[in-house]
Order: sequence, then C-alpha cells, then structure tokens
Amino acid sequence: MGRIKTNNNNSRKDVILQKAAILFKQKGFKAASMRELAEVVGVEAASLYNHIKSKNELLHEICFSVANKYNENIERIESQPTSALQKVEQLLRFHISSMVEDFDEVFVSDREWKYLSEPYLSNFQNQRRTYRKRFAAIVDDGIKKKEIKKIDPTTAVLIMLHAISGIESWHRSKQKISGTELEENMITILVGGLKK
Amino acid sequence: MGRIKTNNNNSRKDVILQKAAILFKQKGFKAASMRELAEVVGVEAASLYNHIKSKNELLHEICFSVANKYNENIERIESQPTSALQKVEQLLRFHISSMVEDFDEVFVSDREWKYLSEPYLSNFQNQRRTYRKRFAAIVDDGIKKKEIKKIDPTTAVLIMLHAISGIESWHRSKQKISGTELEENMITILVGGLKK
DNA sequence: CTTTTTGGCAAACATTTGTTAGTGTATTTT
DNA sequence: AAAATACACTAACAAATGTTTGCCAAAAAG
Repeated sequence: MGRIKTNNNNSRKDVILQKAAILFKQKGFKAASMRELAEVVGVEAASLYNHIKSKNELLHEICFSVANKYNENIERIESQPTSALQKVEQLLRFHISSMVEDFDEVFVSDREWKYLSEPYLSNFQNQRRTYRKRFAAIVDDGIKKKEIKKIDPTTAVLIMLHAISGIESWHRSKQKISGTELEENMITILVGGLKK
Repeated sequence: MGRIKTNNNNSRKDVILQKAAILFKQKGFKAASMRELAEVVGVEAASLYNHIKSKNELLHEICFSVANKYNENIERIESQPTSALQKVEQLLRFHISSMVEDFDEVFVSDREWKYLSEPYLSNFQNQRRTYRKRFAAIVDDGIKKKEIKKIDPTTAVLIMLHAISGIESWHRSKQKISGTELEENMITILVGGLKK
C-alpha cells in the first residue's frame, strides 16, 4: 500500500486521529480494533505505530482536544457583561453547533472517555466536574437575579448537557430538519424551560 | 466454589442477569469479560454456560426486558382520557423513576444496545423508532390543541429522552438531591419548556 | 548524487477473549 | 436408597487483540 495521504497542513497523525474519531464513534472504543483503523486509513496496522504511541493515545488526544475547546469557550463567556440567561443561551449554542459540526470527536469525548487510562482519566473527570460547576454557577446566578426559575442548578445543567448529546439521534435520522432549525428548537425548549 | 445463591423466586439465570447489568454498566459491554462476570457471581467462567447460551444473550435479555416495560407503559398512557401535556408528563415520570430505580438495566439498554447481534439489533432499533414516533405523536397532538408550543415534535422527544438518560450523572454524584426532588426539577424544566 | 530520515511492510509476540468438552459431585426426583 | 438431573470444576480451543522487531524502499536533506 501507499503512504497515508495528508491534506493541507494536516500531519499523518492528524489523518489517523480523524479516522479514529469516526471509527470510535461507530463501533465504540473497545470494539474498534487497530486493524480496522489501519484499513480505513489505507495502511497495515503496524504502520500506524510510526505515528502514534498507542490506541489509548488516540482516545486521549480526541477527548482533550474537545475539552480544551469547551474550556476556552466558557472562559470567554464568563467574562462577558451579559445576563445569566444570555450566557446560558450562548453556552447552549456553542454545545449544539459543536455537536452538529464536529460530531465525531465530540461524540467520542462524550461517550468513550471512561476508557481513558490514568492519569488522563482522573484529569478528564476533574475538568468535566469543574466545567459543570462553572455552568451551574451561571444558572445559580440567574436564579438569584430572578431571571431563572427556582430550580436545582445542577439538575438543570445535567438536563441541558445530556439533551444536547441527543443530537446523536438527529445525525442518524433520515428526514432531519436543518442544523439551524434544530438549534432554534432546542433553545426554545431548554431556555423556555428555565425562564421565569 | 459453591453454587450460585438464589434469593426468593429468582433463578440462577436471574442472578447472573442482574450482576451482568451492573458489570455492563460499569465497564461497557465489550470491555466486560465473562471471567469478570463469573468472579462477581462467585463461580468459574465456564459454569455460567450451564445457565446461559452466550454473552450476547445476556445483553439482549436486558435490552428487551426494558423495552417491554416502556412499551407496556406507553400503551397504557395512550388509552387514557387525559390532555396531551399530562400524557407527556406521565411518560416523563415513568422514564425518570425507571432510571432512578432500575438504573443498571435501563442504562445498559440505553447505552449498549448497539452491541446486540442480529436479528435482535434490527428488532430493537425498530421498537425504539416506533416508541419515539408514538411519543412524538402525543407531542404533536398537544401542539394542535395549543397546549404545547409550536416546536418540532421529534426534537422535543429527543431532548426529553436524552435529558433523562443524564440521570446517570445524578447517580454518580456525591451530594445528590433526593429522587423525588430530581423528578420534580426535571418535570418543571422539561414540561415548562413545552407549555405554551 | 549521496546520505539520512521517514514511513511502509510481513511476521511474530504475549494476552485476553468467548466458548466447549469432559468429569465428578451435589441435589432433586422417583 | 437408587436413579436422574443440575451444576460446578479443570483444561483446552481458536480467534482476536495491541504492540514490537527487523527489514526495505521512498522521500527529504545535504
């Protein structure tokens, strides 16, 4: 077989990561084998190891790439002088469009992170916990300012984040509405459910 | 080692199924091995096969047990003379309490069904699709009767079902609110998000 | 053009996997 | 008490797994 084809500025490792995200999404991390990945990449399994250290490395590069994006985003949003409800809406829109556009890696990060090996697993879990606390703090702020119903902020965050992960079903659906329609519908229901 | 201990009217197979649900939830179906399951059950791996046909059989018994409960429930609710919004609320309450009480098997059915083997896989997917259509029909009815906001019913169902699967996080959480509080909070947000 | 590096390949490895066969011992049935 | 059934064990299997080694050719660097 020939070499791994690289497009633009992508390294061969980037190509592998991209294909790995698709495969891990389809079959699950544990069920996806390196030989399958190699076939998708167009190479023998052993050749992958010229570019990566292990199967686990693929998973943690995917997971932390996604986590970093979310962290940067919430950082940016927190520092804005908008209302709490607007911040929640912005966070939701970011999640929804990430899920629509970078579906593969976001899905893998969301569903397969438990197969991370230490110390990445603990690190990831911490980041996740912290992220949710920051999100919940914004909701809590909104409740104090009476923009948002009196509810348990943790539960609200839990609902919103998991509702978004349901976009998976939208991807699989045949006759689907457009991405922007989906976004507006989700915002209507979720923000509508919070608003006082 | 001794025999598998059976409580009450449970067969030994029931005991295995119960332990399997817990294990599959913790490690995922593919990552959970029969030797691990055997250890939890308190027996050698080979002995399991006196009671079950295969690892896959365990998965499909779990998945269809859950699916049947949901189907029976929606059947019952559809035939009641209540408003569409009330039906949605009843469906949600059933999902939430199932997730709180029969967490292991519901979780496995929800997250690991893709590892079902044919013909069970196709069968399960069909049931799932049908269930969601029935649910969406109730939402649609509510929209027509102006009890519910004008939104895409499919998206609404997607949000609700996935929001509920987020109860997984609640189970893992340390300082959690009570099950009934959780239920009320979820109903407030989700039904509140639909109501016109 | 020559040298060095990069990146393919085949073959093999040690583990782990689900599962079967055969055997013996408890338990249940007659 | 005898016969039949249920069920646990050890040993082994074939297949699949992630990964390493050693070798060779193509590409990049000098």
